[in-house]
Amino acid sequence: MGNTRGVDVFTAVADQTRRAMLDLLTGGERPAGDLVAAFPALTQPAISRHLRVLREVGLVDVRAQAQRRIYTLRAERLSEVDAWLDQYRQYWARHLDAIEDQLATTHTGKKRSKR
Amino acid sequence: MGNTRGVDVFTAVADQTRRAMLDLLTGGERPAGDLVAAFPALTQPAISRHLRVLREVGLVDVRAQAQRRIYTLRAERLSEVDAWLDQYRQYWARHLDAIEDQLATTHTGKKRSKR
DNA sequence: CCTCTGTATAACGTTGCTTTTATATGAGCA
DNA sequence: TGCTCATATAAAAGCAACGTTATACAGAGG
Repeated sequence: MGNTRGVDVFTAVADQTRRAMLDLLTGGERPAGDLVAAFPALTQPAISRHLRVLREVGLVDVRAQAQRRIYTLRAERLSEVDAWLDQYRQYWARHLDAIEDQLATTHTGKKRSKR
Repeated sequence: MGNTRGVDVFTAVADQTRRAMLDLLTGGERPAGDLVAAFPALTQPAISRHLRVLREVGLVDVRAQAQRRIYTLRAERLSEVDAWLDQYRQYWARHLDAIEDQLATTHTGKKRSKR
């Protein structure tokens, strides 16, 4: 499930450029060249390396079309991050509830019903 | 909202040790010493530094109690990651749908209704 | 074949994170 | 006041990540 000797999803997604690349791929599959063009601040090899990381971690798929490499988003891999977040969701929800309670109390003098 | 000169939430959470520390804090607030004890492979200063990162990024709160520093989880900060994931949720959901369709077709010879 | 295009890989330098050892700070207590 | 406990900070070492330049490689087309 994870990966042997490589980056994990969390690390892959920690890089801002890689996040931006994934964001771009939500618009549909793209040849590597498009990605390179989308980041003028970086060189082609730099992008190629980021693509490798994303590939190795399973966040994108590649398919060859002539000399082009078409990259596709594989968002399912992000569900691992989502799963980890799950155990925390209740905590920030609880906190938001507290804030809502606070606001409700302040504005109406009444307390919200529980849960 | 982010942070001036420091790590962002994604980077903070990219480290496995820090994720484990947060996981521990879901069990309730803990003095720094407990965290140190929980990671025998690391030294006290190492944990202290990780705590600093988590503090700076707003994922934990500290409160002094005598010489102890009590750390509390601040999960709300993780909603930033959650928000980013939002734009991808539909994609992996779509993919899961496709798998379900596949299963349904295989098992019943019928196709699921759309959406 | 030869060359051009598109992309990946190699080698290398730099920067920055993580960890360690050593030390400082600060509260409680004899 | 002096000592101990809990934790933070400083300084330095090790190493891995990211970027760059240079080069390899594979497919298309003349």
